[in-house]
This record gives sequence, structure tokens and C-alpha cells, in this order.
Amino acid sequence: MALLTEKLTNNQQTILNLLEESKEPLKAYAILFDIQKKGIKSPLQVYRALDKLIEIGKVHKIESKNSYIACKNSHCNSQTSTSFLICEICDKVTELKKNNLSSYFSKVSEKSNFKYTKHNLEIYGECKNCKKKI
Amino acid sequence: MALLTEKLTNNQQTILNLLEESKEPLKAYAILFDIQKKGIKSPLQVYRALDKLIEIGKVHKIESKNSYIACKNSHCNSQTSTSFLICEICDKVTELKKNNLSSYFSKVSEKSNFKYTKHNLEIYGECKNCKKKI
DNA sequence: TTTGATATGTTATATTATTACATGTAATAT
DNA sequence: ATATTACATGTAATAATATAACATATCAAA
Repeated sequence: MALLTEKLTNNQQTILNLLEESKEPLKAYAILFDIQKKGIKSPLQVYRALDKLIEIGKVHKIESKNSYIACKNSHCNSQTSTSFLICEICDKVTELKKNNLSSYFSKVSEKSNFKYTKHNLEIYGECKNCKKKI
Repeated sequence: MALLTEKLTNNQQTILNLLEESKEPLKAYAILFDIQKKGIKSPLQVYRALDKLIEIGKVHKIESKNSYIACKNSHCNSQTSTSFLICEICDKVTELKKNNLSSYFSKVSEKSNFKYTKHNLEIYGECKNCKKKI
């Protein structure tokens, strides 16, 4: 747990705040654009902060969208594994939490004689709001 | 099934052959480099062929690696969904087939009032060969 | 044999991410 | 208090991944 309570640097905190306030995942250069007023000028500053935030589990990357999202799960047990529901209509992304996907994947992997460590899962479909409207 | 038996164009076939012969997933520019001798000169030609091959289910993209892999499953029922086991040690990638992951994810999604359409799953760990060596 | 759909070729450019290197900062050990 | 250590920053340049725009070609179906 030590990692999770570690103090963040200015750049890291600025970027985490932005992601936490955002209703949707943000791309690295969108982040850069948004915070140039706060003194962050180069892509590298953004990527470095993101790397650290990902490492400590505060932020996840959505691989298929090259986007980054703050982890709303205060006791996120998946600092490495991620599972998302992604709406194909409105692009809303929600993180699946408190599920037993890891143990399920662990079993599935074993059948192929593969030792599970972590996973990324991206499920596409229609969120509850968009389902209604159709 | 019509799509799966559709005739491929030269570029598409060239790139599919390369991917099928490859022991590992390939990146777009690696493909480009490999086939320049065969007349394909620009990234766009590669990406267009890949798009088509992905559309018909002959090739899958591994999102977290920006890499492309031929589908070895001759009757691939996942033209859109993909599930991979990725070895963190040797980088070997195998596709999970004939599993009921889709129906499982469908149920998991329903619990969040989300209508499942498709998924990408990337499981990281140790393949059977690398497990032995440790 | 024109039409419509799809594929190609080519150039340029957009988007995403990293390398390399100099400098700064803050905690700890001497 | 200062040298050492480990990170964090700043900056410029560039690498890696992917798409836009537009002209031309192919080829099957009406």
C-alpha cells in the first residue's frame, strides 16, 4: 500500500487532477494541450508523469484507444491488470471493479499451460444510457 | 462465411503470407520493410491491407503491442473479438480459441447493464517453455 | 460499355511516444 | 554543512505509428 499513498510531484498531481475531473479518457497530447497554461510544455513531461501514475495504479491506459483514465477505485487492487467497458456509441468508459476476472483468467491460462500474471480486457458494446435510446 | 473465402488482392495476400510465416506478431513498419522487394512501398499500402485482413478475420491486432498476427484458427469465429496469451519473457503470442469467453463477458457486462458486442483480451504471463526454464 | 465499388500508388502530414543530455531538487550519510 | 544518491525536470530532437488527400486503376455487375 505504500506506493498508493506516496506523495506526487507537481507534474504528476496536475495531470492526475485533470484526468480525475475528466468525464472521459484523455489522450496524451490532449492532456498536454490542456495544461500548457500550468507550465508543462513538452510531451515528455506528460508521458513521464503518466508512466509514474500508471506504475502506482492511479491511472490506467486504454490500449486500443491510446488514452488514459484515472482509476476511480480508491483501493484499486489492479495496479497492473485492467478491465474496461467501452461504449461504441458515446465512447464512455467504465472500469470493471471488484470482480474475479483475474482468477478466472488464471484458470483459463492454466489450461494452455500458461502462468497468468496480469491482463488487459477491453469490452466493447452499448452502455446503459445508449441502450435506452435505440 | 462468404467473407472468409473472399479472394484476396495481391497486397493483401503478400502481407498475409508474411504474417502466416512469421513466428511472432509483426509491426506495420516491419512488414513494410520485409516486403519492399515485392513492390509495396508505402505505409498506407500496408495499413490498408491490414485493415482488410482484420475486417475479414484473417489477421488480428494486438493493441498493447501495436502488432499484427495471422489468425491460425481456420474457422475463426472471432472476426472481431480477440483473446491472447502473451509471454512476458520470450514475447511469444498465442491466440485463445474455442473458448466461451464471449458468453462469459456477456454475462459480466450485463451486471453493469452494458450490452456486450465484442472484446479484446490480452493476458500476460509465462508460456510453458519459459516456465520450465525458471 | 458505362457505372459503381473497391483497390492502388504517391506524397504529405498527423499522431503517439522515446532518446539523449543537461540541470534541478530533496532526502540521507559523512 | 556538504557530498552523495536517487529521482524528477526541462528542452530539443527524433523515432515510431497511423491517416488524409487525391489521382488513377481494376473489375464485376447492370
